[in-house]
Amino acid sequence: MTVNVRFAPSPTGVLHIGSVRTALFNWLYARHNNGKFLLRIEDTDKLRSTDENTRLIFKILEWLQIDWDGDPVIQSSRIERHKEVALDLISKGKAYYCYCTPEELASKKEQCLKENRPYKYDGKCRNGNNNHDSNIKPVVRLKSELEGTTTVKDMVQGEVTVNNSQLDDLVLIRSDGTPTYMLSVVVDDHDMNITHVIRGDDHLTNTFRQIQIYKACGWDIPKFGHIPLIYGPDGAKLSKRHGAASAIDYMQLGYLPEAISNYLLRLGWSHGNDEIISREDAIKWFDFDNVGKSPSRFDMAKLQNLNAHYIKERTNESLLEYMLPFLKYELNNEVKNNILKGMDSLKERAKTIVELAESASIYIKAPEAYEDKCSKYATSMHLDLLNEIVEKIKNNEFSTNEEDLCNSVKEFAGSHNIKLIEIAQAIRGALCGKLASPSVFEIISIIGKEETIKRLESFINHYGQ
RNA sequence: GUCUCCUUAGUCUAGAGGCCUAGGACAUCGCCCUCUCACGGCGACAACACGGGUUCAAAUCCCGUAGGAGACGCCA
Repeated sequence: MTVNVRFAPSPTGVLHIGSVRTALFNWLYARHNNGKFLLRIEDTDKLRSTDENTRLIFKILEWLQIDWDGDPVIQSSRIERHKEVALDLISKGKAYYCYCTPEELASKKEQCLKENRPYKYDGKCRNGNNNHDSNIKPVVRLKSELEGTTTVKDMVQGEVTVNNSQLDDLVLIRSDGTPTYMLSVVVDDHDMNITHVIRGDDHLTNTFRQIQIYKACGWDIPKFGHIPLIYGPDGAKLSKRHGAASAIDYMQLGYLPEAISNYLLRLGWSHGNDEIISREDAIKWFDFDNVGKSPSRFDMAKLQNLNAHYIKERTNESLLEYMLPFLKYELNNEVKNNILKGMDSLKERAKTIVELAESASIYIKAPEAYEDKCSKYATSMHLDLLNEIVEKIKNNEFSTNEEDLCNSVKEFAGSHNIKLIEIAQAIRGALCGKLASPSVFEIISIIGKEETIKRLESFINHYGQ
């Protein structure tokens, strides 16, 4: 079976996370079937399209390792071809010039609504009555079927049938001479030899209109797969209000591409009870039999869980590299090395790269402030104990080897009849400025004797007055 | 309003008439581990929208009802 699919975003806004899933499903379907995944930028709305948005589309697809075959097709470059098809339809009597004004049409539509019957364009122009004001620039309309039904055998939705009486004479060419989306998509999909149109199910009802264009042109109709939309946690359209809606947001929030694509894959598609799915398996398993029909809601918590999983799977080196742009500081090699040493412990605590970068700050600099809670472990008793510990570290009674130090401090606590937690938390507050971190003994073993003494003394001074 | 689609726990889902006392995952809660926070391990809570049929048997098939979504542009 030949499979050519396309992803056809329009650069009129930032790429929505739902569109990313559409891209992913297209890509997986192509790769699964050894087909081609083509990219088309639908920039015919010149007013709202921006180069920046186009650039971001490329960037996000590359980030997610969704690679496309051949050069992207820029839809605006194909306008002449679209017009040519419309003109051809006119010459064949399948389309016509319409001189009705938008106002006339609007009132007609209103009337239809009032009378509770489907709106169908049935203006006089359709029948060749061209008694019109010569000042009016016409649009080109498709002469759609008046009777019968149109059926789509959708790969996701199954067989869907609509009465042709529901379909209006859609505009193919606007009065300013530019082709509409409906025309452009059909012509481009045909010219690009697209065999499977996979897109959001907000296009399902458009499909019936587009099929009429295919038929009028006498072209083969591709197969369609309309995947359900993604909504926010409240069931409304996913937007900024829910935290993030655009793909670029998730990039900046510190989500890994493999987590995003695993999450998106499982939203609306499943393979038994599998949750963690590699790219390789995704390609092997992906099919439309397992795509659900019902819309799904975006669940940030599950994404985070997946992200935490993939953070743990990454090597320490790749995580360090990945987190560098999230850091506010330039790091020297010593610091980088320390972060690398502590990474095993840091990475099992982080849900996002942003969190990881934040937690790594303990290896970058001494705390600039102490959380309020730290004062609980800064009583005179705690400070006395810390003083003793500082002394013991200074004169090498306590080594800064993780295991040795742990044993020494445990012994020290025992001899003072104090629970280890009292000392550990005091040290933690001094080293990190907060009461949650990896093992304090690990941190000391990494930052070393001098830095440890410096941080402990600062803490003692801060609370000592 | 018209047309089309959807409906299993808070969320994502498994389920193709008997394998269902409805499975898994996230979230939540509890216990264990433990220098804190996490990780990890164990466990708990929690769902077939409703009403009728068909059938020996229905989450699964049919019909209604309710709820939700999408489309109805000279936007894409």
